[in-house]
Amino acid sequence: MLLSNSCEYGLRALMYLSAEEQEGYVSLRTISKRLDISFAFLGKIFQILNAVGLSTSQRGPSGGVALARDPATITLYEVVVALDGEDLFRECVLGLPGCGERQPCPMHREWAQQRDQLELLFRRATLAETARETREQNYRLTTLTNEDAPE
Amino acid sequence: MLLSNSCEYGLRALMYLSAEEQEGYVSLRTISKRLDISFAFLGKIFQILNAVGLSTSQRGPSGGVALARDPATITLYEVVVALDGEDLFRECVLGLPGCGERQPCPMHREWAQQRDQLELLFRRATLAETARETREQNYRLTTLTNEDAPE
DNA sequence: CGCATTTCGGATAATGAGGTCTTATTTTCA
DNA sequence: TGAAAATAAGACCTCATTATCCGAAATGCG
Repeated sequence: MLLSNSCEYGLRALMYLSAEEQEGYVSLRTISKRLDISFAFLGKIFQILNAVGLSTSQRGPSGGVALARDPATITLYEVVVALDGEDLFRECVLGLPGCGERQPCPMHREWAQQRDQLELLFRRATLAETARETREQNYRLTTLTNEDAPE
Repeated sequence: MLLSNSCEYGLRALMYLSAEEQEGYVSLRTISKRLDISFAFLGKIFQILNAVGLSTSQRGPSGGVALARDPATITLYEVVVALDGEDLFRECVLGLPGCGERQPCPMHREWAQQRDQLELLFRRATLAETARETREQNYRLTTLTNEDAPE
């Protein structure tokens, strides 16, 4: 698996927040229901996202979570690193510590190139751009296969 | 992590076997020592590799494991699929089941392209080619950082 | 104030990957 | 035939991730 469950959940949740373009806070309960992610686990994930300053939260009625910064400035790379660390974009594909130009493993050159492209993919993508495309193209963030008609 | 520990170990072990170009069988003990991989765990991994027909084994003195086929016909892709399955090359980066052209997630198009490149990287590389480069360029398969002088 | 709503945070459980240990089985060779 | 060498295979342990549960703390509102 490329990304951990936590990271997949976190990305989807922030994309959802961004695509909603709703003023104020969105409750974890709402996100949990809409994206079919465990409520309690989502709480844990947002504790991390809050801690690194990607989101903020508000307790009490009409509380919830919200993006802490302009979504145009938040890259998916930031989110991945916050939740999974940067190993994916740094480590040897064979797990050899210290693998690099000086002491390369057999896959180093090709993997390093692939790794950089992967990093670029996540660095280029912002929450704002992702949200725009999601709204325009009706991309889905949920696990449901039927069209989710607004009630 | 892109590949599981098992998969990293399996790839390194098969690359080692191929690069050794030794007639007959190589004992797990030898591979374990040379690559600094747990002996018992390596045994488990070769049970899988034997089962799928990538390697064969022989018990008793002068026994061990060996490649079951011409290394020029064994791709790294085969090894990865045997040990980690093909999810990495098939699944949605956000973990959404059924994500595809029909019901894409926001990252689908870019990820699908990246995923295909990744698959190609592993499909193009054969054990024979990897072994040749490893011998010629003195690539390393071990975790040690000092040059391993032949005794 | 008092109550409902909501996140916070610690404790706890479940799961699977990673790793170890032990015994059985096969093979070679003296 | 017996001992040694080697893989096979099942049982078991460990740990991080994933997930759940519950009480505490904060917030808004009548």
